[in-house]
Amino acid sequence: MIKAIKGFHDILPGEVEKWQFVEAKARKIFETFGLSEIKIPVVERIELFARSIGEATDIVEKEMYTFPDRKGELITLRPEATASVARAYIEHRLYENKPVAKFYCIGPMFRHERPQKGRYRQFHQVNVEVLGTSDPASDAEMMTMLSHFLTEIKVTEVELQINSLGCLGCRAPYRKELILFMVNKSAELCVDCQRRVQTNPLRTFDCKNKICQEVTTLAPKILEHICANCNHNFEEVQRNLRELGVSYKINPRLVRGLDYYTKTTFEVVTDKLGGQNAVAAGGRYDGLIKDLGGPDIPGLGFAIGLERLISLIPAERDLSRSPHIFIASLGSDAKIEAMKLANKFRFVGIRTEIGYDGKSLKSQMRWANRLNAKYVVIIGDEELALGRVILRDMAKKEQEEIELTRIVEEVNLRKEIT
RNA sequence: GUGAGUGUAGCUCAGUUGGUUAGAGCACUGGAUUGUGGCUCCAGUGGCCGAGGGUUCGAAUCCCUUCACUCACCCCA
Repeated sequence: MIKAIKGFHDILPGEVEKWQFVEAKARKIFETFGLSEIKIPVVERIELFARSIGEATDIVEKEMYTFPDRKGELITLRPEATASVARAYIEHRLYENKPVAKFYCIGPMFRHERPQKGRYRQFHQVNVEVLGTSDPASDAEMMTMLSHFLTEIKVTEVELQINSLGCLGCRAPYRKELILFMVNKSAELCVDCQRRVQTNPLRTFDCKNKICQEVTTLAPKILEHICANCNHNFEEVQRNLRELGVSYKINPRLVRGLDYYTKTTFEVVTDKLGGQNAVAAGGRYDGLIKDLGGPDIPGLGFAIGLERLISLIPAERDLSRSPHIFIASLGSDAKIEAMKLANKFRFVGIRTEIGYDGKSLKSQMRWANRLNAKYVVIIGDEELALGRVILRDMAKKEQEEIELTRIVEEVNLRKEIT
C-alpha cells in the first residue's frame, strides 16, 4: 500500500469543514482591517530564506526541503511566508503604489522536523504582513485583529504575550552583556543552553529546564536594556492595546527564533498542545526589506499555525453539508429519470444525492438516512407510469405523491430547504 | 538528531502462565417487512495478528531484527 509521506497529512471531509470555516472567517475579518490576499509561490530560491530567516537558524540549517531542479539550481519549499511576501513586495515595487501595504496569505509550509503533536512536515499557516509603517499603533492594530479573529472562531483559552526585542542599535550591546553573563554561568546550564549561548543566546530564555530558568531569571533582561526610543515605542503599543481592550501579558522571556525580528514581538500561547504552545506568533521586522535588497521600509507580521488553531476549536455538531434531497429509484428507467431529476434540483441550487448500483429501496432509504437527507424522492416503475413520484419527509415520516412535472417547484416551496 | 510507547477486521479495541477454527462493538450486505430509513432481532461479508527471522510439538502471545505510527526532547506556527 502506498502511504502518505511521513509528516504529510490528508485533511478529510468532516475535518475539512472546520478549515473552510476558519479560512472564511480569516478572509472576512482581515479584509475589514484593510488587508488584501496575496498568493505567493510554494518554492523559492534557497538564498531568500537563508538571508531572511538567518543562516544559523535550525530552519535554514537542517529543516528546509531543498532540491536541485532540472537545471541543477537549488530551490526550496517555503518554510514560512514572510520572506516570499517581502520578496514579492520588493520585486513588484509595491511600495511605490501606496505608503502602507497590508497582505494576508494562506497556504502550506514545509519543514523537515520530527513530527509530533501540533507539528507536521507540511503544515498550514495564515500569514499577515503589514509593510510601510513603524507606527506602534499598527502593532497594536495587528494584535487587535488577531485577538478579534480568535474570539470570532471561539478560541478563547489562549493568552496573548508580548515583549520587545529592541532595535538593532540596542540589541547588539545587550547581546554582548547577556553572553558575558551566561558564559560565567555556563557550568550550571544544560547542554542545549551551553550551545545556545554561542548560537542564539536570547533563546536560553525559553529553555524548559528548571535550572536554566533560574539562571535566566537573574540574567539581564532585554526590556531593561532597550533604548529610549524602543522603550517609548513599546509603551505606546501597550497603551493602544489597553485603550482597545485587548488583554495581554508581558513576557520578558519571549524571544523569536527567526533573525529578522526587532522591537515588538508577540505570541498567542495555549497549554493544550503539549510541547507546541505557540498557536500564532509574530512581530516587527524593520530591517528585513532592506536586507533583502529593497528600500529601508519597516514591517511587521505574524503567522497562525492552522493545524494548531483548528485543534483548539471546540467540537461542534457535524458541519458537513447533508443533502436536501435524496432520490431513490427502482428499475433502470426510473434510474434515468432520477438522474434527470437530480440535475433539475441541482441546477436550482438544491443539494441532491441519488442512490447508486441498483440497490434495494431499503438500502437506499438507509443510505438517505445516513446522509441525513431532509427529503427522499422515490421513483419506481408504478409512479413513473403515472408520471408521479413520492416525496417523503424523513423527519416527519410523511409522504405524498406529486406530479413529476411539479416536483421541483413543490420542493422549492418548502422553506426549510432554501 | 536523541529518547519512550504502540502496531490484531474499514474504525475503536478484547485476546488468560504460549494450546485446537483469532473475538466484540460500530460500519457494510441480506432477511424478519415481495417497494420505505433511524430502534429491535437473525444471518452474512470482511484478518498473511505491521514485516522478516528465531525458540517450540505448537506463537497474536516469548526472543532478535526491521518498518510504521504516536508522544516527548530539540525546534517552531
